[in-house]
Amino acid sequence: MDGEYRSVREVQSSEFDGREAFVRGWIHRTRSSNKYVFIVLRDSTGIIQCVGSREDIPDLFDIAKELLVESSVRLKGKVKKDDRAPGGYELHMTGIEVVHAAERFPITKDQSEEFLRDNKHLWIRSRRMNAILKVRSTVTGAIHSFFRERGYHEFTPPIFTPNACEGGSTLFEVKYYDSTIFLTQSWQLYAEAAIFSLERIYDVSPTFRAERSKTSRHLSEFWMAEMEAAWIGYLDAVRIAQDEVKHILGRVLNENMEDLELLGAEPERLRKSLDVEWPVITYTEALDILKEKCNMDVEWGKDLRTIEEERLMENFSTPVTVIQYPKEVMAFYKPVEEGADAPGPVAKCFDMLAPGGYGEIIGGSERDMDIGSLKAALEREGESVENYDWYLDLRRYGSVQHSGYGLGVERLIAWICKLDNIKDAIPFPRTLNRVRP
RNA sequence: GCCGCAGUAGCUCAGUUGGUCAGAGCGUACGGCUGUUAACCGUAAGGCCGUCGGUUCGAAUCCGUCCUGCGGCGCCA
Repeated sequence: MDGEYRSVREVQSSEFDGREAFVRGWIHRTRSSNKYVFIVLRDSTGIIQCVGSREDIPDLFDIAKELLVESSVRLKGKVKKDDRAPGGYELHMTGIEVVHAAERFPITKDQSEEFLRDNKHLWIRSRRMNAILKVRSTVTGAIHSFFRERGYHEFTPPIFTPNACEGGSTLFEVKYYDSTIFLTQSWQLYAEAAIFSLERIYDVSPTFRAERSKTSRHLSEFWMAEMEAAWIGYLDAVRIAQDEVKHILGRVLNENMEDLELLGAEPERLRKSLDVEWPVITYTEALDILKEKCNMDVEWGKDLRTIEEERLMENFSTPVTVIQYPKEVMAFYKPVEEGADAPGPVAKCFDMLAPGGYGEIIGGSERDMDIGSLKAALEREGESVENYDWYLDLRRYGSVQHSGYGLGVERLIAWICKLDNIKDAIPFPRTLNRVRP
């Protein structure tokens, strides 16, 4: 069929009312009677109802009636405003070209999450997944624009790595020629090397963790958006992190309102959070809040557990940054904050927690500059210092104050889209029990 | 690593104390219906009741094993 094809979004507007239009896409729904056939056509931009009557298109009527869901078609017709049509406009078909007649599509209504995930290669066509993936694209695009506008350079770390970073037990082993190495858990060690060249860097890249976590907040393969910068302390990094997340929210609210509405994501909740200051509290203050408002007694020095984070966040409607966790429970590279008002030594570190039970979306810290205390911390954790020889070199040649953090892209998307499960925030989730499709 | 839940038609699920319990809806095929909103009405096809074993005259149902998936904790983003 000859003609200039328009997106469904374009055609769903007063601009095309009364005019002929060509559209192409996939059949989303069909309904028919003896006299009328209704085809709801889907393309990447939306859906439009297309109608034909036996009287008007006798040659095409039976063809239209036989089409199964997800068949690909090109359609020609006249656009007419009609309140009965979803979206307000419908196409009165005058031409139908069947590009490919689909077999019976396995996904219908009333699907279990398990079945949908088994068929994610097909479920990805759904309006819901379409909306989530559009938000995801905006989120990663916004991360790039945020840092680039501020003079950061994108820096790409290796994915194969010989080193652990966050503890050896959660690494995926990979056969590498005649030896065994690991998939990266964090770009951090390499980022710390790179800031001596580029000073301010960021990335968005995949991360692999073999944690045996079977929760709605964990993936074995997820994407982290990280930053690392020289000459800044961890409180500077907190400010940047808050600005980054606000920047992302702003972009999504700007570009994905329809998607958020379709997902039932209550975008107003996000917009409100942009107008207010986001709290920064210390770990010690968090314990006070838990004790006073949640009736939870946490012993100082214990890391906050999931239930405690959830209960703490019930007191807030915006993300909250918790700083200065006990040094004891933190990774070796996080330095001590001297002179903090706390019962024990605390680290120059922070976590940003999202409201609504979405958990930690960002973790970050200042990095220890001193080779002596780094070595001591590694030994305390039972690591072999030799494995970190090149990392320790970074403290031998012009060591400077620097800080960085990592943002969990899927957790942020889950919060923005109000998803029940993080597995829907990534196109093809990898978990403890799923690597297909 | 610990604790829990679930596997019956392509899909979502019923199935009582073990004894017409092989069932419904959706989807599909065929037919009907003058505008439907994942319409409606009729007919039909479609099942090793996850696996292996046990108890029993008799097992979808009770017991055990294994497999698969899901969720919670811990840990993390």
